[in-house]
Amino acid sequence: MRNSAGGFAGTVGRVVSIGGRTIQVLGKARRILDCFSPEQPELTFGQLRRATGLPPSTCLRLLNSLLEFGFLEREGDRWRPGIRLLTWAAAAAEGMDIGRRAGPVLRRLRDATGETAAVWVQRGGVRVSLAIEETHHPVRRLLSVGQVLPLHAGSGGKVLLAYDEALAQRVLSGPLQRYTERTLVDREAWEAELALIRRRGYAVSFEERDREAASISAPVFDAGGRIAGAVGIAGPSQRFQPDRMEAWVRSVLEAAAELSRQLGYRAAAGSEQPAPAAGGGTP
Amino acid sequence: MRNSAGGFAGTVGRVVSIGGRTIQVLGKARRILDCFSPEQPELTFGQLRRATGLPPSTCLRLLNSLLEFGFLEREGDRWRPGIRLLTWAAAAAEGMDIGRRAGPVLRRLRDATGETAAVWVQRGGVRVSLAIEETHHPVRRLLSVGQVLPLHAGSGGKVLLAYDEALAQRVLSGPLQRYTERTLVDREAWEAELALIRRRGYAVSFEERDREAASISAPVFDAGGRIAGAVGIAGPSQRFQPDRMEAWVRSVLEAAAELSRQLGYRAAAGSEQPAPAAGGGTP
DNA sequence: ACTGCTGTTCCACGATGCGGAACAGCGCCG
DNA sequence: CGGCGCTGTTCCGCATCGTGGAACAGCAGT
Repeated sequence: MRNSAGGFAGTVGRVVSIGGRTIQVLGKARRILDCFSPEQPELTFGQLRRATGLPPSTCLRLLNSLLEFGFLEREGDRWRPGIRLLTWAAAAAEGMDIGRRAGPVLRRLRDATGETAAVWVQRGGVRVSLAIEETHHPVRRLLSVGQVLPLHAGSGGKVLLAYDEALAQRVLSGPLQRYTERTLVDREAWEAELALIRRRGYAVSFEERDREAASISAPVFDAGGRIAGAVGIAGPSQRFQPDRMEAWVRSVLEAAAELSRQLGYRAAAGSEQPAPAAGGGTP
Repeated sequence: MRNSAGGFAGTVGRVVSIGGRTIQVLGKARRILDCFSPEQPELTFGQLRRATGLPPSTCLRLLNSLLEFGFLEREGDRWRPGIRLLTWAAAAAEGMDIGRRAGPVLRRLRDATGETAAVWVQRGGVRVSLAIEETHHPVRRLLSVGQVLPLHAGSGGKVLLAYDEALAQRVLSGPLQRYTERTLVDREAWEAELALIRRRGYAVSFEERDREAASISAPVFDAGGRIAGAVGIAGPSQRFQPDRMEAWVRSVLEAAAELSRQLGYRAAAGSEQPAPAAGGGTP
């Protein structure tokens, strides 16, 4: 449990393969890889052994094998993910329609607003940033590609919930970690918030997850009318002032519409904002 | 063989674990993941089976297991690397000193020159881009993080060879693929080129790998005086004109010196350019 | 209907990875 | 100095786990 959102919790442990068994050693390999995070990118054997709960010999054999095959690297007594993962990750991002298309759209959004622009997708009950274009403002780095964040805090997460009823049900019925005073944790508040997001076609977050950050996000839909991800901007909350919001919201909505269009989504005729049935139905 | 440089060829197949055996299924898993590339980010079962040479049942079991654990994703009959790899890759980049420090230095280099700035490291006989800051020029994307390129073409590769004698020996004694008319393939030309690079402290490439691209790179040294990577700029060759080169070379050398300093390297006293003994000896 | 291709399931076999136990190297503390 | 607790590492016999051949299903093109 090192990622700030608790990892890809939704898929951990459940083995649901249809026909044959799953290869268990791959699960152990993943448990090892999941110990690493941008905050803890290097770990010792002991830390890994304790974090995974594997017997020493098994853990070491696994580590050596992962090392051999480039999943891990080793420097003295510190282990870290191997550089090969960068190459595979590049293919992963490229393999998703929304990831492949994100670059130019995000750059335009970043240049129009001046803020960091990002695309988020949902996986296993959390959201992951698929692409980022950073602001030119000289501030600390807020976001990075591959970052795992919760769905229940921040505009990107809220958008992903607002347009996926089953997901919202699942996520919001569990306990919701409170990150700041503004984090939404109350069930009724959520109902209202998600309805508002669906009505407006975008979400705003003001210090829900990070006490100093704000963001605006809008949904991206695929050819089937289902939500494929969220696109938005984020930055220091003091820059998200009322006088700018209207223009920024428009820019975010344009970026979302453009991405949706590229994914083959046909917006409902006569409507400016994409607003298909919540829950993923076809409009 | 899908990556333009033929993958991490140097480490494929050799099993050199000291004590126990290595877990072979992880090698098969890697063979599968290695089939994907930014150019071919989605593959069918049949393509994977042929590319890996695995028996159908073994291949499918592996694919299902990799799917189960998030290494892969599946959409209909297309398989692709899983988004989880992005998260691991972020930790991988963060885990390397040079990767962790690269961001601000690259941004400065990019802003000083206007061209795309990148950090390269060597792994298994090829080079991999660890970090990129893209130019603001509206041109096609030349480089991306995690990209695998050959060592024997392009300024970044040449720098990595020039300051690692053993590596140069190994790489240059094999066959060298010719990418353009300017690709260096002659043994004697290489001797001269590497000597020149060491004398100057930087390397220049003009359409050696890509008929329309040029680049300038300089070595980054770690605390032990060994080469840790290369930092440089790349762009359309028509922008790399003589009148700009002097200033750009200076910017690249400054970026390299700054990164080396951050890694704990102490430049030889009285020398402007870092120039330790070639081959990785302590200065 | 036949052929060739996809992707999938089944199953008995035995190689392969398992993990307990014992070991080695080090720093700490009494 | 000797003992203790902690690292990381090696060993080895057992049975578990992954293996891959074979057979199947679904489909497209002759």
